Amino acid sequence: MNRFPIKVTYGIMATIELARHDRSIPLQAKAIAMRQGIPSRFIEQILQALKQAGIVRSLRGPQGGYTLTQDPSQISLAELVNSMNGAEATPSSTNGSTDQTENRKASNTVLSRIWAQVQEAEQSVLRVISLQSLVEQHQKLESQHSLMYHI
Amino acid sequence: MNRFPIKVTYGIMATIELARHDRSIPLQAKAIAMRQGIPSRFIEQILQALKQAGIVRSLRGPQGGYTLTQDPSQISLAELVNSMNGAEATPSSTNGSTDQTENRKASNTVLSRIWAQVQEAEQSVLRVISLQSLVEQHQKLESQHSLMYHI
DNA sequence: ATTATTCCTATCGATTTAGTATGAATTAAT
DNA sequence: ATTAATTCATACTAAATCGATAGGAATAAT
Repeated sequence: MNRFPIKVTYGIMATIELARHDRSIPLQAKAIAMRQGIPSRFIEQILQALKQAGIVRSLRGPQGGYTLTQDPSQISLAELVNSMNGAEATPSSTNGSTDQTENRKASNTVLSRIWAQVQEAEQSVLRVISLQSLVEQHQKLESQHSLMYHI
Repeated sequence: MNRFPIKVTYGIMATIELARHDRSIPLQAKAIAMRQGIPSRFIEQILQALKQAGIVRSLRGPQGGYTLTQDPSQISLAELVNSMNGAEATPSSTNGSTDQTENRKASNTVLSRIWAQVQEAEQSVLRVISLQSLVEQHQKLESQHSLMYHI
């Protein structure tokens, strides 16, 4: 089961569509939404995030749409995932009351270190997976599945 | 920053307290809550999850409380984290409507595989960290901090 | 019997997630 | 120039999840 946040999921789906599409011709948000079964107004928002991260560029007006800025082999999953999580506002630390006991402070430090290790492990998995490889897997699955109906 | 769910965070804190405590004498939920600054009714729930997972045993009534079932060196962080996430009800697949396009099915499969890799990376980090090592780090941090006030 | 504790289950408020809605800005095509 | 197709910006909303709190039943030491 895929438990990435839906924004991440949709964002990756969108880039897969863009990678499969002629890179010299913009692909519209609506077309992406249709092909992957995503609400089209929602995918627009996600494409904005991808644009902010420099992963796609956009063209307005009729015949407008989105294109990848780089070759799919140069785009790592880490970039994709981070660009869609990254919109997290800094907690702003409105609560400056850091009046924790020494005991609890120590626990927090220990937990933060472990969290960092977990994060790094995740990133190192995502860094070595390219959008290109996702597209290849995707193609393979589609052709396998279409074969099933010909037996 | 530690971004484990608070249940996981508190659960680990609780087991650190239990590991630091004489293992032949039960430690009360209230005492754990006090020492780590956790709402005591909340830590009770979390201790239930740890009990279900077989990580702690409990004793009711006066002088009751919780003890670890194993030596801290035998308890991995993976066990702890999983026991507190594991309460996830199966989505029961009430929605049998799996009327997705082939395209989308392929995307879902690709994404699920990656998710599995990410999960495995996380688990492999957590499996090699023992509760014992957490306690040691915790002790070290406390003594370092207390030294700071003597300079 | 009394009291201290765990255990069970329900409820609740706040936050986050997932999605809609409205409309302005931009631009290609006519 | 006008129109139509598109992105862009912002606000709103419904539902789920998170982080607790609440009430009381069960158990056991004294």
